[in-house]
Amino acid sequence: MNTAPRTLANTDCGDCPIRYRAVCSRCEPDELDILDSMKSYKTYEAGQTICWAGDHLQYVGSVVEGVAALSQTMEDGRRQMVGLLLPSDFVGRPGRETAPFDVIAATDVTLCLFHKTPFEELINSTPTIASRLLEMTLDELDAAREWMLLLGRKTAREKIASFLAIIARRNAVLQRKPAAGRMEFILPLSRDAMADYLGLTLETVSRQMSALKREGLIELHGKRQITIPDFAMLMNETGDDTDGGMLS
Amino acid sequence: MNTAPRTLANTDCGDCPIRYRAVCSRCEPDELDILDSMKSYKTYEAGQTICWAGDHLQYVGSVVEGVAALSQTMEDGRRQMVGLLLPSDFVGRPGRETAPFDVIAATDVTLCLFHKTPFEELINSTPTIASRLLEMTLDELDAAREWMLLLGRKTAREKIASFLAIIARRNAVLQRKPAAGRMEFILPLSRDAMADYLGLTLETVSRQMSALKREGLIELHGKRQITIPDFAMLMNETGDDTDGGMLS
DNA sequence: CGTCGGCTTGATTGTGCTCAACCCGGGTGG
DNA sequence: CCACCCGGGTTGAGCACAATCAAGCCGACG
Repeated sequence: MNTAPRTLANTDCGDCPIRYRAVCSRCEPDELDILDSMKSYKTYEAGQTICWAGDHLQYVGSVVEGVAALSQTMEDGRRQMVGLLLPSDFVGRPGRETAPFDVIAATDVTLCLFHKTPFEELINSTPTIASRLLEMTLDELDAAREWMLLLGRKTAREKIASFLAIIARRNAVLQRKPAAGRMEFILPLSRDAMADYLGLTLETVSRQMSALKREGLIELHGKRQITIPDFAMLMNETGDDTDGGMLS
Repeated sequence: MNTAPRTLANTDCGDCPIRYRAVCSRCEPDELDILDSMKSYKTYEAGQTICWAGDHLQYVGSVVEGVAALSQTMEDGRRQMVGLLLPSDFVGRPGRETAPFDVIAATDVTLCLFHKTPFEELINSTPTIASRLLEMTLDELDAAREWMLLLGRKTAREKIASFLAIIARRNAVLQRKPAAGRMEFILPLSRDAMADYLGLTLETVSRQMSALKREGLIELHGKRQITIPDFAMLMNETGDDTDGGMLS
């Protein structure tokens, strides 16, 4: 038995916090053994660039802890985030030689990495992994399309409210709580990164956050700690259907 | 031998115009036989709704001819296109019960359809189809992310120029011509649909089209027929890297 | 001939951007 | 210990670009 302090560097796949959602979630024990022998962990500090658009890809993998962002930059410096990678999300592209977008650590991030080529071979021989990857990619495509509605048609206020709702809801899922009533969480993004996510300037983000605070729709403790007194009230400001998934 | 006039309704998969790009592009003859026996063609007129968001999905398939659009509508009527489906693109979602978005025929459209359940089974037993579908989905995700940069950060002028460049380039691929120099094509979308694509109003679309025409970057013959005298000049207005994929 | 839909053009408004000053908390060095 | 700086954030004033409201054009079609 290993009595050393448990770090991610020696976590068994069976104990992995993202085991139930990641690309390996439908693997049988024997398949998991293969992945276990291929994997390595790597951590990045907040703000570090994990890879640049155009880089040759050697690895693919999953986000285990923390938040990473996919971003695109124009020559004149305008920047748009095009993907937000949360724990269990897949990073990299089997079948592509070079990265299409920058990947940046928004918070401290831990990745579970596989060499690309062996992983590609594994996909071809392991339908459980291939089908899970397809499912995850389709989910990401749906999310990207929701995001397009936000970018193309929502007002600054609606964008901020939508973003807060997304983060709050995701946080609730992780904590196995309902997304309703009073909710608290830590923003994983700076004002600047929020602006890149939402297609706004950081000044507009700041102003709209202040406005929501002034109106009592959110409470701010420090700069990152958020409380939503009433989730339904916030949802009213997102512009989305409120009656999407009624339960009771 | 069937001597009736050849219509799509009895086209053999081997003669299919999208054979080389569609989800079936890597199928062996025996796999193709299976698909051949499962498929049916259906046509829709321009403007018709192919399916509504929330509808139960019975079919999946490919666009054979014409152009379809995925759209999302907010309660107050704001609308954003979130996908543009061109010949060979895949329609529908294996593994989802209901459609997440409206699908609308932008022009007259012909689809090659398969019942969803048998197709899902086919995916699980046919890695050629599964891997091609994953590849296509990843390509679509990349396209969606380019689109997000356009929606979030580009000016109206850049949006229009980018859209024209996308359509021109796609058209060139279909005609196996280089995307350079003088190019001509028919716009597949109305001004209104362009506005939905680009996150603009139709007035702004119209104004920017007029501006590009006035400056000689495009020529308009009627409302839909476009000539680009010099593709490189138009590319300069898109805001994108001009030196992305140099050939010579 | 009149009407209708798709499109263009004009005048005005308003939202979010730009430029700029300032705040606040934390870390550093004299 | 205080002065200073630095990065991230907030707030303000003015402006510009695209939205809105409105009128008119053009070609198709009855």
